Formats: sequence, structure tokens, C-alpha cells
Amino acid sequence: MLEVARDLFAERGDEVQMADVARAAEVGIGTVYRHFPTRRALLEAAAQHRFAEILAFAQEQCLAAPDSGEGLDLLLGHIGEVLARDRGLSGAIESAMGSNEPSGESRIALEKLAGTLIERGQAARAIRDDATVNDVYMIVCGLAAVIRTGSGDWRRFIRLALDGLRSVPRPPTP
Amino acid sequence: MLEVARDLFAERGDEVQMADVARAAEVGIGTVYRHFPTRRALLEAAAQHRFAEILAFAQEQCLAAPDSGEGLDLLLGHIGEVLARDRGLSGAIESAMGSNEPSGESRIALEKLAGTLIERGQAARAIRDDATVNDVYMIVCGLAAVIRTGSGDWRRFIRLALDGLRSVPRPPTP
Amino acid sequence: MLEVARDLFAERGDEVQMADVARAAEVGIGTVYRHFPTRRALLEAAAQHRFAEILAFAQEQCLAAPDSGEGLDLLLGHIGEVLARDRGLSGAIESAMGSNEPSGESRIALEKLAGTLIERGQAARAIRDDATVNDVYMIVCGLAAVIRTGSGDWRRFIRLALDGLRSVPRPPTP
Amino acid sequence: MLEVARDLFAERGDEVQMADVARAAEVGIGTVYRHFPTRRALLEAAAQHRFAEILAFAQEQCLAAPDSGEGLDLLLGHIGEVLARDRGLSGAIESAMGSNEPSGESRIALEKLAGTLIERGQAARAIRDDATVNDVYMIVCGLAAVIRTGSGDWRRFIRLALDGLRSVPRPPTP
DNA sequence: AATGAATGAGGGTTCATTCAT
DNA sequence: AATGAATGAACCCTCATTCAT
Repeated sequence: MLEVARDLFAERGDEVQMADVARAAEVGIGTVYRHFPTRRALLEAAAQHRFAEILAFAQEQCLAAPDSGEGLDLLLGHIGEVLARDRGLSGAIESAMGSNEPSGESRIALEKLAGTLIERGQAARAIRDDATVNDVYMIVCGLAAVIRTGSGDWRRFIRLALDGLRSVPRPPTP
Repeated sequence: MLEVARDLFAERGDEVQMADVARAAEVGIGTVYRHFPTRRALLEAAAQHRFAEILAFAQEQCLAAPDSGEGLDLLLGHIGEVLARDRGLSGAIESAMGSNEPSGESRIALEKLAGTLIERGQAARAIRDDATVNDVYMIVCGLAAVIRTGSGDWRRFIRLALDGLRSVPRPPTP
Repeated sequence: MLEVARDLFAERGDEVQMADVARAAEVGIGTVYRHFPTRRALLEAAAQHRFAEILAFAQEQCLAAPDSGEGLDLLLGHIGEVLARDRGLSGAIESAMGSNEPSGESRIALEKLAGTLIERGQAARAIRDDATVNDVYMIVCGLAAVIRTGSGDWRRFIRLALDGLRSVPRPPTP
Repeated sequence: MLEVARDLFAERGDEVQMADVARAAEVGIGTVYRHFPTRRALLEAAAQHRFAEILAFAQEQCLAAPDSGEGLDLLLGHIGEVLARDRGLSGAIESAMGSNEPSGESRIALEKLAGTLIERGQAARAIRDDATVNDVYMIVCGLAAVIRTGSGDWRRFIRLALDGLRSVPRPPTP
């Protein structure tokens, strides 16, 4: 049912109603509410689900990347693909929760992973020394927006962001 | 009245109702509808208004920047400040329109301006050769998301993005 | 509209829905909510309305009763008639508010009136010395229940209650 | 299970749900429905149960009262105590059944008992000659309301009512 | 007999929009 | 032009009841 809901939101975004989910899942609306006591809870679960999926991939693939500078490329690329596939979902989540950030265990695992990738990149001189996990968060947040609104080629956005993350920091223009 | 509406949306975001606007503007709700036939139209106007403000500043300040590489810094910095000031507005606009992009004349003028700044930067070797106006759009889109959701320090985001835009392009990781 | 609602509740009790009220009043349901932001608020208003009516009668008629012992008879008799006329209303009010007691100004005025009637009765040796306004409240509460559930002849109930109130108090059976 | 349900209703009144009963009884909800095909049926059974308890006490204690005038005092006092203990139950019953009156055998037994007590009282000149079982019903109905809504000191209510029942009837004020 | 997941008919409430005055 | 009362389509959520296991 969560899958059905996720697909529905992915397709039609925030305008999906609980009754739509019930219909698509071929259950009564009460059943939807039995599993998710609130529309918000359903969206939260869908968000978790998506994060878990991303995380699974990331832990499997990104950490295995041979060249230690490529991990973040892979991670962001995968995130982009998932977000692009479930386009409408991001919007629905954001308008229900106010943001797209993960929470709970996913968040912790994701932060740990990103931290590792950053460190590796830094060791390989492929990531600037002052880069932090928070930078990655912001980039993902921006990426989500670029994809959601279709404001341009998101792969290009990733490339720019990574180039920014790679470049040697310079003192801010005064 | 537009100003009042803009302030209201800036403060409370998408939850602002037409009746709230009327009350704040001290007019009847019918009058609001006389000026803006639809909630969406009002939001559109508020968006335009904001863009016009940004544009005015940009044309005045950014083009006047002595060092030809600094124009974009100034532009993005100003956009960030305006978006941060009117935090709620972006969300309201996006959930009504699907994106935050300008349209109409503002868009044309803004594109022209951005194009000029990019060209100057390129001439000064401060902006990579393959940079386009669309890159700037995406960065602004990302910036808006970072600010709206409060996912991190948006000034840092700008710095990263600009560093990405400054860096010498390299072939995408295959 | 309040009148319409009151009649409807009087007739069908707690099962009346907001949509029924709207239909009966020949307005949209939104209009009902414009006047009474909540079902409970509507019921509260109906209760007030009824109390005001009772109060108006009481102040006009009961205080004018020539024989100073008759005031309470008249008051309770009138209350009984009103409650019997609006049978269903009491139940609806009680299940929404938990009790049928008046509140606000009505309560104060009603208490003052009852106090006066009791004092007069006592002066005329027609009401026992230890009688209080609270006794009257309880009797009215009981009367309302008798009428609401149709458990017997409410006029008889009043007579019994008044006889209890008239009788010379004796020490409680130990 | 009936006991569990009764306690639950006593505590939380009409807001108790069938699922709550099941949980409290540590059985499945289906089992509750096996025993009581309807919420109303469950409430009916709880009401019966309560009446049976009252009846048992009454037959044991009240009929044994030495002074023949005291029986009703004892009966009403006990009813009051039970109703006060199971406060919420009365409300739940009333909103499901429309009244709190007993039915079936309990009713018959109770009426017989009350009749006996009245007759004894009359023989002892402690109860007015025109008193009937119905008077007692109404008083109990009123008592239940006084207790349920907490509108005052219910022991006082009983005393007043009994004084009313004791007093010599006079012609109604014309 | 016991279970508890599934059901779905409501019911209360909101709010963008209309239109008579 | 201005007003604001009226509108009613939506929408979220509840809970008594059913029924396959």
C-alpha cells in the first residue's frame, strides 16, 4: 500500500487525496487510515521509504567506488534519479512537512555515509578541505528543487555543485 | 494592497487566506478580487513585484560593479537577502504556481542582465566558459529552496555555487 | 436561522446535522458556519436563546405574582412548558455541552430571580427556610431529565418538588 | 467482559468505543460483537447489570428496614451511590437508549419493590396517600440527571424529593 | 469460538469564489 | 467601484460493524 501511495504521489503530487490512495490500493479508505493515521503520516512514511531506498543503494554502490573521489558523484546522481522518477512526491512531502530532509535513523545513516565520502574525497584531494555534510544537504535540497520545478538540467546542476565542492576555497569576495 | 499581501505571505506563507489579505489591507474581500481575480493571480503579482524589486537593484548595483567578476556575487547575494526576508512567500508561490521562476518582462530583463554578468565574468576569466543563464536559474532555484526550508547557511550555498561556476570545467565523470 | 436551528433540534434532537440546519434555513452550509463557527457554538446559542426566553417570561410574570408563594410554581411551570415544547433540544445540548445549565449573564439573572422568589416564599412561610437557589437548579435539572426522557408526568414532578421545598425541614434520617 | 465494559463506560462515558472495550477486556473486537451484537446491546446489558445490582441490594436491605418509613430513603440513597460511582455510564446509556429506565424483569421486580415500600410508608403515614411508583421513577430519573451533570448535592436532592413525597398533598395552586 | 484487518457511510469544517446591494 | 454575506464543493478523519481466516 505504501508503494501504491508513493507511486500515486510521485505522479500527481500534493493533489492526491486519501480516497485516491484507497482506490488505487483497492482497499477501503478506513484501511488506509488504519495503517497511516494521518495524511501527513502517510507522506512521512513515503519519504522514509524513499530515503531508505536511496540509502540502500548508496551504501552498496558509493562506498564501493574505486576512485575515492567519485563517491559523491554517484550518490548525488542516484538521488537525482530517484527524485526525478518520483517527481510529484517531493512537492507533496514538502508541503506537508515543510522540508524534504530525512529524519530518524535514515538521517543518521545518511550523514555518516556522506561524511565518509567527503573524507575520502578530501584524502584524495578531490574535495575541498572545508566541505561538510551540511554542504551536501544544501546541495541535495537545491537539487530537489531543481528537479521538482523542472527549472533546468539537473545533471548539470550536480556537476556545478560538485565542481564547487571540488574547487579550492578562496576567501569570500569582500 | 499588493504590498500588504506580499508582507502577509512573506510572514505566514501559503496558509494566508484571501480574507486575511482583505483584512490586512483594510478593504472588503470583494475589492481584493476586483484587483486580483484569483488567489493565484495575487500570488503571481506578488512574485512579479518581488522580481521587479530584485531587478531594479540588480540593474543599478550589479552592472556597476567595478571588478567584472563580482557581478554575480552581488546579484545572488541580493536575491538571497530578499528571499530570506520574504521567506513564506516563496513557498506560497511555489505551491500555487509550481515554481518560482519569473515570467514576462521581468524574465527577459533578468535573463539579459544575467547574460551580461556572465559574459563579463567570462571575459575576466572569473566564470567558466560553458556557463549559461540557465545555470544561474538553477542556482537561484536551489538557493530559494535552501532558504525556504532553512536547510543550511544560504550564503555558504552561494559561495559553493559560485565556486562551481568559476571552476574550469572538466569532462563529466564517465 | 437560530430559530430554525432551534426548532430542528427541538424536533429531532442530537441527530440533526449542520447540513440539515442549512437546508432547513434555506442557506448554504457555509452560511451556518459563518454565524456559528462550530456545531457546539450553534447549540450553545440555541441554549442561550431558550434561557433568554424563559428569563423574559419569568421576570415579567413570576415577579408579578400576587401571592408571594406562587412565584416558583409559575417559574417551574413555564420552564417545563418550554422544555416540553423543545424536547429534543435539551438532549442535543446536553450531549454537546455535558449539561443544560445556563452560563454568562442569563445565569446571573436567573439566579437573582430565583433568589428573590425563594425569599418571598420564605417570608410568606411557603418555602422552607433552608431552601437555596441550588435546590432550584437541581429541581430544574431533574425536571429537564423527566421531560427529555418522558419518564412521567412532569407537572406532577414539579408538584412533588415544590411540596418538598415547602415542607418543614426535618433532620435527615440517620 | 460486561464488568470491564461497565467500568470503562463508568469512567469515560459515551466516548468509549467498541475497540476500547475489546482492548480493556483483552479480547478481540470480534469477540465483543459475538457477545453483544451491537454497541447498543452492550450498553443495554450494562444497564441491566447495574439494575440487577441495585435490585439485589434493595431486596436485601430495604425490605428489611425496621421502621417502615425508611425503605425509600435507603433505596434512593443506594441508587444515588451506584449512579455516582458509575457516573459516565448513565450518560452513555441515555444517549444510546434515550432514557435510563430499566426494562424486562428488572423493571417488574423493581416496580414491585417500590410498590411495597410505598405501601408500607403509607401504612405508617410516612408517605403521602397519592404517591405512586411512577413518582419514584421520576425522582430516580431526576436524580440520575443531577448526578450525571453534577448540578448539585444529590443527597440534598433526595431529601427534598422525599420530603415532597412525605408531605400531605394539597390541592394544586389554582 | 476467537480474531482483528477491512470497510465505508457519514460528519464536521474550510476557504476560494460569487453576486446582490 | 466597493462590500461582505452567502455559497458549496472538497477534504480529512471516525468508528460501528462485518467477515475471511
